[in-house]
Amino acid sequence: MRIGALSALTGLSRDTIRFYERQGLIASAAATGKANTYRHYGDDLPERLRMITDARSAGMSVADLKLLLTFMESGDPGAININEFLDQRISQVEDTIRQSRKLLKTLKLTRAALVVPMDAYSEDENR
Amino acid sequence: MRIGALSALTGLSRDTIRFYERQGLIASAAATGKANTYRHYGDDLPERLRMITDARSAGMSVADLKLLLTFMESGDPGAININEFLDQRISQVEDTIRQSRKLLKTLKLTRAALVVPMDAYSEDENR
DNA sequence: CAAAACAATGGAGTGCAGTCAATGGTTTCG
DNA sequence: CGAAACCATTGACTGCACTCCATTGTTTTG
Repeated sequence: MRIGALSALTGLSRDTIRFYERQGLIASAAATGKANTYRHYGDDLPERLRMITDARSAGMSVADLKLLLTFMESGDPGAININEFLDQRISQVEDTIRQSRKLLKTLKLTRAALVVPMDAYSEDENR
Repeated sequence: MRIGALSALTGLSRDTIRFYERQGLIASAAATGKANTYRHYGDDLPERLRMITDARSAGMSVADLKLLLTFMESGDPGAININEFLDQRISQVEDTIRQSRKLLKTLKLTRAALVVPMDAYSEDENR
């Protein structure tokens, strides 16, 4: 598929997709048959981009994501210590989860303190 | 306490603390008695800053954090719809948790696939 | 009290992750 | 075919969240 379709499927802008490609998170093939100018993406790209956006919103940087994806595909750790790298990412994500839960608790308490008075108010209004 | 002590307690740089103060996330009092120039922070500030860093690493922006903290203190929703605001923040954090868990699974699987061959390798080396 | 340590301010600079705009090709469709 | 829709590239630009620097003032301490 071409970039517009992929953009529609994933909700990412064309620019963001091209940006991820420049950063090496995804790859495209030159379209065959036609003039060699449009990017062509395989059917696995939507899923791959969903994995990327998940990882991004879990706090993983584009650079780290590239290391991870490269390794997941080639099995080649490149210049880094892959065990150490993975362990660090894992505890980083575990921290994110821990801290998100704490924040969630605070947000829900704050919201709960709000529900009762607001309900009472709207009941008043309907009387 | 002064900014240096607070910095040591929280692990945040002085600059970051002053930045958060400029953004209205925290407040300081002018020191009493001495020349009116150093910030003085109350004993609740370490805890407050820990809450702030938690929220930050859960993906909440400084601007949103300011809205939240202001409301939590004054009970005044200001110009925003506080119910809607809280609901949006809550589902945003829930998303972060969901996506973090997905990423965590991927990371752990990747790491698990690594453990066995590496163990075998180090056993080889010790033989 | 002098030096060292600490702090304030203002403003410039950095890194990250996109986002936008201009210009010019390519496809598709009525 | 020709207009509309789609795509490419380059490079500048933006917003966020800090971070650094230079200068100047304050406190602490040996």
